[in-house]
Amino acid sequence: MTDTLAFTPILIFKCLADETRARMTLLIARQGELCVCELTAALELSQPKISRHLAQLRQCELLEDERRGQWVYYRLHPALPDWVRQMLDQVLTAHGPWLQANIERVEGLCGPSGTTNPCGPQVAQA
Amino acid sequence: MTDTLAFTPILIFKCLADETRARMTLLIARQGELCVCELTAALELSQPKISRHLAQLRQCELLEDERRGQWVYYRLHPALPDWVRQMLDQVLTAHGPWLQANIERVEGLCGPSGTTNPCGPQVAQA
DNA sequence: GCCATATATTCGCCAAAACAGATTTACAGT
DNA sequence: ACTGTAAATCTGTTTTGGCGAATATATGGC
Repeated sequence: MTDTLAFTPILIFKCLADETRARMTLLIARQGELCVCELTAALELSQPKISRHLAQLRQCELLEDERRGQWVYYRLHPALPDWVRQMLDQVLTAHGPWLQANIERVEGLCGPSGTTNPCGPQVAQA
Repeated sequence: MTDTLAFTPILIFKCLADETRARMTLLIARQGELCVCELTAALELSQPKISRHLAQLRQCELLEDERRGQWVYYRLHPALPDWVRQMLDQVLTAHGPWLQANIERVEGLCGPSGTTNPCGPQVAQA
């Protein structure tokens, strides 16, 4: 898949049209940044699955990644159009309950990111 | 497909993740309402294709339809959440050029809707 | 170098979704 | 009833997209 794909709203919608990707993106929009292991824990999904979807969100320039030590953190891409950010915010307030469980799980991890180990040892599921 | 599908943001994104549906929805958001033949003319797509996608947008309750004589008009569903309306507006202003050609074609038809015949005789394409 | 942990990628498979074309239903005029 | 136009639906095919499992790459501590 080339990088030269014109940036259309459709690309954004395609990214968000999948439950895993939507939850990840919203969680990241809410928390500022999250590393892969936090996402796997919050969504209770397998690491490869999370990674595959993150790659897609990266390619569409919805997310940006940054490696810090052994962890890779993802945040909203700085060049993300305003309408996307605003929409994510509105979805967060309008559909809070839908994300609730994931939020609780991510906030239940051992301390705010920046601490030694954001998650415990990797606990993944199907 | 049952009507009882919970209303999640994903459903909305899925609807808008297809070029035909995205263009139709935005065009309708901009123009207030459009009938099927206007949409076929504006998008230069086959009538069955347009109809199939409209059916989907109807089922998700993104659009509402109303028959008036031989024409069926589509508009945004009255119960559509606010964040969706606002997002559509913002996409319209942010990505105007992307829709430009369709807008011109729809406005070039013989008079505002309500006139005798909104389009000329059906001119469809693949 | 070796090992453990974190993350990314590849592969083959299956299911969902879009398509073109043909057909059907609905309405209006005569 | 018959014709023409508008719109919806059905059928079979093709494409896209997600998935699990295995594998590969990167980093840190020893």
